[in-house]
Amino acid sequence: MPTPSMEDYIEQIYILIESKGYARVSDIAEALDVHPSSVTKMVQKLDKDEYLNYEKYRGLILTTQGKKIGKRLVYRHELLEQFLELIGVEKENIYQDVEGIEHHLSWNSIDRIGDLVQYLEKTPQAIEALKQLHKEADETLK
Amino acid sequence: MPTPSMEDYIEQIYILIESKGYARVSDIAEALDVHPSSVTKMVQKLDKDEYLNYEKYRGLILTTQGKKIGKRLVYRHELLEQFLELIGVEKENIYQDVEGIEHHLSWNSIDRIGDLVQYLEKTPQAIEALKQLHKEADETLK
DNA sequence: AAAAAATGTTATAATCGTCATATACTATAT
DNA sequence: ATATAGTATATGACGATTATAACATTTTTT
Repeated sequence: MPTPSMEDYIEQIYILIESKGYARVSDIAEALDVHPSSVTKMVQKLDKDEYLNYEKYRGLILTTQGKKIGKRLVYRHELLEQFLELIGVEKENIYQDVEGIEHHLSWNSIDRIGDLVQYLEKTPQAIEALKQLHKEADETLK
Repeated sequence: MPTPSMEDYIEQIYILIESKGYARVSDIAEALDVHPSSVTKMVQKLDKDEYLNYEKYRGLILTTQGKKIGKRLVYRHELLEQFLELIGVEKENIYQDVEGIEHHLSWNSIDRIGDLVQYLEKTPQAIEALKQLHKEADETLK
């Protein structure tokens, strides 16, 4: 099992490869806002654990395992963003919150949140009701 | 701002004091499943940061700050448990998931989840719809 | 009140992920 | 082909948390 930090790297590497075809150390460092030296170290670990194959100075590719996991991690991330957005969390909190919680939810919870998102998307009245509750709570504060 | 680990301690100490009137090092250690020496160290830090007053070998009490924060942390924990339960997450995953995510959600997200829980409690059809979606997903797997 | 048991503390070390610095390698431009 | 700029690595350190083991204090038992 990858640690939370390893998951961050795998997820980001997957996204980079999807979008631009490769993932260099410096791309990863920039995307995750860490130092290149940290990337090198982590990438070596991910190679050892067979999430990717890494040739130093040359590049890296995800293994079958790595790709499979990366894909799920990206799905999970997007689902959670969608969820928080639907229930009315402010944009500026969403990214950080998802970043924090994504590594700590069982797939069971993710699946149930998936259903919930599906429900909320199909049920505009629900969203309306939530907005109403939010407004009421705000007024009470005055 | 307390770190996640500090929050765990404050929350647990608050619960212990609520339920049995005091919180000894060994109680805290048992509740959090860490060694007593770790508790001592953390409690010293929490004393330094004024979440509690600690006299070695004798005991500790929460400061006004500590109590206030403890209360919010317990509320947050219970809300998240309630949320996961309502959407149908299995009992055996709930505790650990909440333990993992509670420290990583903004109060904005917590408030919106609070509204959502209120909505779900008032709207049994929503729960029914979720159960239905869950069942369908299960059947698709067959 | 002394001995034994229980509880709490300290010192030291390990782990994880990070950064900083110095060094090594690669690619580009001339 | 060489110099240079850009990129990657190795090494060592640190901050946060935990554990181990030795030690100190308090409580209980006799």
